[in-house]
Amino acid sequence: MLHEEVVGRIRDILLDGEIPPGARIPERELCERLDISRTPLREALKVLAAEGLVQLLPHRGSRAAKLTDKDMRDLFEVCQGLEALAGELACERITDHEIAEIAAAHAAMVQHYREGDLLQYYRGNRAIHEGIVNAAGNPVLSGLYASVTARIRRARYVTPMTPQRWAFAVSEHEAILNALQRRDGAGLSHILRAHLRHKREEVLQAGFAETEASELTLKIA
Amino acid sequence: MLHEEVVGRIRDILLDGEIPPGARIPERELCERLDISRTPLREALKVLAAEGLVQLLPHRGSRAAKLTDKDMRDLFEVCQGLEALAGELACERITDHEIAEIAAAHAAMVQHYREGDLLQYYRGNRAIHEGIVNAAGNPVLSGLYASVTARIRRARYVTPMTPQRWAFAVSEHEAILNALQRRDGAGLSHILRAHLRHKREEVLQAGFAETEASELTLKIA
DNA sequence: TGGATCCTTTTTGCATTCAAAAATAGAGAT
DNA sequence: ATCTCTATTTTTGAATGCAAAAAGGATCCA
Repeated sequence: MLHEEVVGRIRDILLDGEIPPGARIPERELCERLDISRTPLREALKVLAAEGLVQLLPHRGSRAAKLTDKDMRDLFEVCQGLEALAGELACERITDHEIAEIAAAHAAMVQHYREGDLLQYYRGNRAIHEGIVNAAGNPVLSGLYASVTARIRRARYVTPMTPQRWAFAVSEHEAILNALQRRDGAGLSHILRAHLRHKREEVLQAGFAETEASELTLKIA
Repeated sequence: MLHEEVVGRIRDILLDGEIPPGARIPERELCERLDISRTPLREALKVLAAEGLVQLLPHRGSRAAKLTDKDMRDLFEVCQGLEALAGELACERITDHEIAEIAAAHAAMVQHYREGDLLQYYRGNRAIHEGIVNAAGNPVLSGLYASVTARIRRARYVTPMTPQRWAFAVSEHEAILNALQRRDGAGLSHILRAHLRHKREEVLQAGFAETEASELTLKIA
């Protein structure tokens, strides 16, 4: 197994919440599961720590990073900035073909919305945002965006979705697609910012605070 | 020596150009020099590869990453976006004390400009930009900014500086400080964007292309 | 019963080792 | 001499081994 694949596998395990935030990462178990020795596993953990998904405690091993409300706010703030930038650049550079692809993804997402399939909706949602970012034609930007969104992903999916919010989000996406089709960079940038600000408020309002079991115990006691 | 320190030391070696872009990274030598074994060294290299400073070639070791003109453009583009965002946020959050600190750094930088001390000027320049970014109060943003600027750093310092360009850059910095003092987020954001756009043009115009010795040889032959 | 101290076990971090892959050098053929 | 094929050396990537540190218990005392 290649180094990047190991990193990817562990990243998925963390993002799926299989190892909950704050929990210790069991080196031995992961080694057995991925059928690798500790050396490549630890290399991957250091990389993930640099990405902010893993917290390394000297002589105390590694834990799945725990996000505070502040962390979440910061991540959304940066994400807004990156998407806004991507929106502007995408409007300058996007091809008709790419627009068509995003329009198709949008249509599919709306269909999932109508069917009430939240999981598929989120998947489509993500494809659209990623599509826009990639249409900016800037791999550095795409990379940073991927790293930032990875860290917020769990929160996005966990936050409860009300019918009103959902309908509004879809209407925002209509506006996003529209601005993109008109290649209105400033407009797209503005809508994306608002869209993410709304999402952030949802997430924070839902009281997203990744608290660890042991800490909870401590606070109660 | 702590893991982060190893990463830092190697990063410095790369940024100082001690291992030139494209050159193989001599594991054995670095091990001896840092007095560590290959295990922690390789962990650090994987982290730096994730940061984009090192290129890993399967079964062929690691090389100092080489930046193409496109890479440089992309990095500047993202850097612009990050600084613009930071400028807006900083204006909302910066304290009088922080403004005073940046004003002091600015004064010092202008003094270095008058003295014609380019190195010290760059140092002050960097302190100002970092000060603004940090004043945004968003560690995620600061982290991404640090990572992006690290990769451009060498180019910035290598590019020749004409008296005209230098004078203009200083005047831009006057405007930057002014906007910050007025807490004019939109204005600051706009000036920072222009400032970086100019810098990028300088760098790219200077024909910054990190070409490897062996490649040169190949091209000549 | 509660708590402090010491000892055992486990885990961590790094050095070392080992097999496989790549680079290098050398011999032979043209 | 140059090219090619093979044998040797070097380097890489990963597993194992080892010392130090931390966690987990047991014992002793109040």
